Amino acid sequence: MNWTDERVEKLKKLWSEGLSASQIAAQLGGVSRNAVIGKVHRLSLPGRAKAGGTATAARAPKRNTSAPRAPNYASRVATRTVTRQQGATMLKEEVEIDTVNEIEYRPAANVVVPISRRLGLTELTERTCKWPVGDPLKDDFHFCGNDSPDSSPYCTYHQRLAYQPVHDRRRAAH
DNA sequence: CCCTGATTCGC
DNA sequence: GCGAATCAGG
Repeated sequence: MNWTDERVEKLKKLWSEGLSASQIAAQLGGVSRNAVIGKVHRLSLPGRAKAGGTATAARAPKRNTSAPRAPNYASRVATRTVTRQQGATMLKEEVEIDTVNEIEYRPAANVVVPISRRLGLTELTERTCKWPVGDPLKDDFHFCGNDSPDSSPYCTYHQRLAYQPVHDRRRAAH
């Protein structure tokens, strides 16, 4: 696998978005995380603020609040990215929207919604959240990817959504 | 043990 | 230029 202009551009983009080297490697395919890191250095791209720091901290930067996301599963469910201040950090959250009934399923105010790690399919492991985000037919489709404790398929936040019946959610919203 | 980026150096 | 091996760390 060689570094075509296209792949270099994608590398730059994902690196600037704060994805980790291994995440970028998996999304590019055909390269190791070492290869990604090596390329980053050769391109003289800015390194991470703190070596070995959590990807979350490096990724937390200022985000625009508006800009609704592209529709999700074409018809019924969409997600919208919004930001919220939580202590010193900005959280980016995917808010679900029922496009038919125009209901927004917002997390409770006291719930800390983790920033998605945006993992690709090949990056998922036994302990990463497999909650899908976005349109599977589009390039930015990814999975939540945050830690899923006790071998659950979802992180603690998405567990709540996953096992909550739709009609209950709607009733709660009304 | 899971993960992170940084560096070195043979290729 | 490339990236595996290694280092240093959370």
